[in-house]
Order: sequence, then structure tokens, then C-alpha cells
Amino acid sequence: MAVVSATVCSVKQALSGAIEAGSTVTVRGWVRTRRDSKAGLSFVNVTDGSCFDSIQAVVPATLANYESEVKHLSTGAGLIVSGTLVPSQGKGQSFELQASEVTVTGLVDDPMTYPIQPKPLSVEFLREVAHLRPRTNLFGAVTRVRHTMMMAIHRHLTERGYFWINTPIITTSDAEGAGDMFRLSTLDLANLPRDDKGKIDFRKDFFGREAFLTVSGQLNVESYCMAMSKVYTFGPTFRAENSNTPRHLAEFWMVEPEIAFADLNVNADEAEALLKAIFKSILDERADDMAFFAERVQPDAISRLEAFIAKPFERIDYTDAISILQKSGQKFDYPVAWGIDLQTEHERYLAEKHIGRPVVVMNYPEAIKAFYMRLNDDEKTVAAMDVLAPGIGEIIGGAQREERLDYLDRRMTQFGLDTTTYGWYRDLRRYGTVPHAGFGLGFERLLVYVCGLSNIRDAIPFPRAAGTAEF
RNA sequence: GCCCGAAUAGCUCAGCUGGUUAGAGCACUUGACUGUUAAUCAGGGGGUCGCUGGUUCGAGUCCAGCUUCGGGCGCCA
Repeated sequence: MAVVSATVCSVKQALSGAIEAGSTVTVRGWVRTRRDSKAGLSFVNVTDGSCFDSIQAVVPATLANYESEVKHLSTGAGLIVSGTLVPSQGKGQSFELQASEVTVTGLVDDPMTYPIQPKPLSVEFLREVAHLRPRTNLFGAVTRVRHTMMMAIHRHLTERGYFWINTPIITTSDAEGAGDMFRLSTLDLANLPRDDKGKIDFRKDFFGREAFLTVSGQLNVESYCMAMSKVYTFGPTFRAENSNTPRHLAEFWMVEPEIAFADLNVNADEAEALLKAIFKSILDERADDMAFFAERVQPDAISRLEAFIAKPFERIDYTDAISILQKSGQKFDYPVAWGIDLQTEHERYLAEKHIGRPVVVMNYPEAIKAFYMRLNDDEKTVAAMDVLAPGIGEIIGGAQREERLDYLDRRMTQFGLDTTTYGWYRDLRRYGTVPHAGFGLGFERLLVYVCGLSNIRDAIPFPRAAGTAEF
């Protein structure tokens, strides 16, 4: 069967030069464009997603199904082409395929209304056809870079001795401190069980208590950190907040490394190393796609990644950052004072104008940061950090964790959290506590930056956001 | 959640101060031409102007509400 022939190769392999000219090969994919020539042949560009470029199949009019099928191929049609791989006689590609057989597996029904045309299409329109948009140059490139980025993260962390911990997606601890959660229930909404006081009786629910989708794997991964030393969680995360912006999703992916015996400085070292490793992998492995982004999406897409890698990140204290902002002479919409959380405009000034490269801001006021962050000796700040980068803003948030039980309890009480609910989390401090630190990296936000996209909904195959869950 | 903007052919858009039969490019289709490259040239088909109501002799155009999309802010990754 031609479909499983040993000569089958990807478009990437066919164009790579690794296959000897004159070889007989089979390429399978989808039509990008078709051009007919009166010289008795048609040029059919075929893509299969394996690389940015398409391969040009030169189809002679002498084929039996030329008039009946080949002449009806339009953008998007599925086909299998067998022929001889030869150096191209035309310009624009190194190799081409002199077709001896074309099997059409599926023509495009009503080509006029097929949404994917070989011309620039708006990302807004393509969101309406999310099931077909991976066939475009743009989304093909985003998809390959996304994969490369995922693999780069796993590879880099593995090489540095981290274990990937699959923390649960279902959680029963409410108020993890990272926003509204999606409720998970099998109760009959039209006939809810009630207790004596008339409240919903979650003891009758699937887990015997209230359950939600996770907003962070951090608390769970800390448990494994206290045994495996270097761990990370990397999976989908859910936020039920009604955030309608180009930077928010209701379902997104997050990488959260957690390191035992680490303080805030080690944490910052690890964050910097991870970001640089990701960018280096993408520049090395996805040059074709990055060239496309630089040409069509964001002119400095490549140079800014190179600049990011080139120099060490700056590190400053929150308190110093506040002074810098106050002395800047800039007009900010939100006034600057010690104790405020930095606004996007403040972060942009620091990273883009004052420092001009990535900066790690450290030691924030304790009142504006989460309960699990370690209280510093000044008792006014916690060992928290944000990595701010030109063009992105905050890309990483992290902290040294509070490993002292008495301090943790104090913080939990201060935040109005029930210490009994967090019994297992407190146990990690009761039984062999050690200093540790970790951080979180929003995967899609980084991908938006790498690809030069303007909306996070284009960085994930099927975006879920408030009011949006089609496909 | 708050504020601003937009919605006209499959796509991207033009359409003036309200006025007869709503246009262009691309795409599609037919033909010409060509080892072509988002090919080129000529012809053709294609529209409930987002929805509902209002003002008017007359609404794509003005007004109101709704829907959807986009942007800014908040929350955050």
C-alpha cells in the first residue's frame, strides 16, 4: 500500500537534502497552492506541517487522473504524491518532486467558502475557524514553536536534575490564593441536596466535599520537593476570572519549578537559566519559523531573543525600584509609593526604559504577596520575585517559601485562611522542613512574546476564555 | 466587571451632508498565456449592509436597545 510505503517521507525530510537526488519518494499532505502550465504540467505545493516550507510537486498532464482530479485540486485538499525527488529546475526551492502518481484523498467541498486562502488572513477571523487555522503558515509556525518550547523546558529541567511531577487538576482546597476557581460537581443542578441549614450538601457530591479545577500546582509540588529535591509541575491551569484581555485565558499551561535548599537568589538564577535555555532552543531548532515571524509578524522577533540571551539579568530590590520610579520624572496613571503593587506601566518603565533588559525585582511588601511567601528579617517584606522583561512585562513570578511553621501559621491567620484545611501543607513544615523556593512561568504568555503575537488566544490551539469555548 | 471602538460579498475593505440598480482587490468560475512561485491578462457568478425597533417621502448612512468581535483598564500567569 502506498500509504505505508518505506519511501514515505515528510516534507521536511524531502527538502533537507538528506535524501539522495533521484530517489523515489512519497509525500503526503495538503495542497497549499496549485498553478497550471500550458507546457503540460501543474505545480502543486504540498505541506504536511513538518516544517515551514511546502514542497513543489510537478505533476505532468499525462497522469490518468490529471483532468479528472489534479485539475480540481484547490487549497486545503488532501493528497498523496509519489515521484522522483530532484533538484528544482525553477527558482524558489532546492528540491521538487516530479510526480508519477497523485492520489487525491479528499477535495475541498465548495472551494469558494473554504476559509483558508493563500493570502494574509486576520487572526480575528481565524479564531472563528480554529479547527482549520493550523493549516495557515502563521498557526503552523506557532504550533511548531509551541512544541519546541515545551520540549525545551522538559529537556532543560531534566538536564538540571528536576523531576516532572504530575500534580492534580482536580483540587478540594478552595482559596489557593490565585483567583476564582471553576467548580467541579456531579450534583443535579435542578435538584440540589440540602443540609439541615438549607445549604448545599457537598457531602453528597462526587468527592464528598467541594471540588474545583486547580489554579496552581505549586502547593502539591512542594510536597514532592520535600523528597525529590528538584521538581516541577507543568500542566493545564484554570482560572474562572472574568478577565477580558489579550493576555488572559481561562485554561492555560504553567511551568512551576520548586527547589529544595534554595533561597531567593538561587530561585532567580534558575528562572534566568530556564528562560535563556528556552530561547536558545527556539533560535537553534526553529530558524525557519522564527524567520517567518520576523518577516511577517514582528521585525525584531529574532534579535530580541538574541539580546535576551546575551546579557545577565539585572536584579534590584523592590524598595530600590520604588525609588527609581519616584525619581524618574515620569507621569504614571498610578502614583508610586512604597507598599503599592507595581502596575504594568511601572514594570514597563523599569524593564524597557530604565534598565533596557530583563530585570528581577525582589523582596516585595508582605501585605501584597501570597501567604506562603517567606517573611524577611525586616518583617516588612517577603522573599518574592518577579522577572520583568522588555516587551512582555511580568513573565515569571516566584518566591522563597515560608518553611517555618510558626511564621506560616501567622501568615495564614493574617490572610484569613483556615489552618485545618491546609493540614497536609503544614505537615511539610512539621516533618523535616528545609528552605525552598520556586516560581511560575505562564507558558502561553511566553509563547506570545516569542512569536510576536498580540493575543494569547492565538498561542493555544483551542482557547478557552470568558464566553469562549467553541471547538 | 468598567470604559472606548467596530460590524457592508468567502476574506480585506471603500461607500461623502440620508436619495434611483451598493463597489474594489483577493478568492471562486470560464477563457487566453506561461517551468510556474500569493503567476499574469480578459470575461462571469456572488449581498436580507449583524439583529430588533424608531425617525423620515426615502436609511448601508441618523437614533435607541440587543448580539458578536476588537482595544484599554482591573484581576493575574
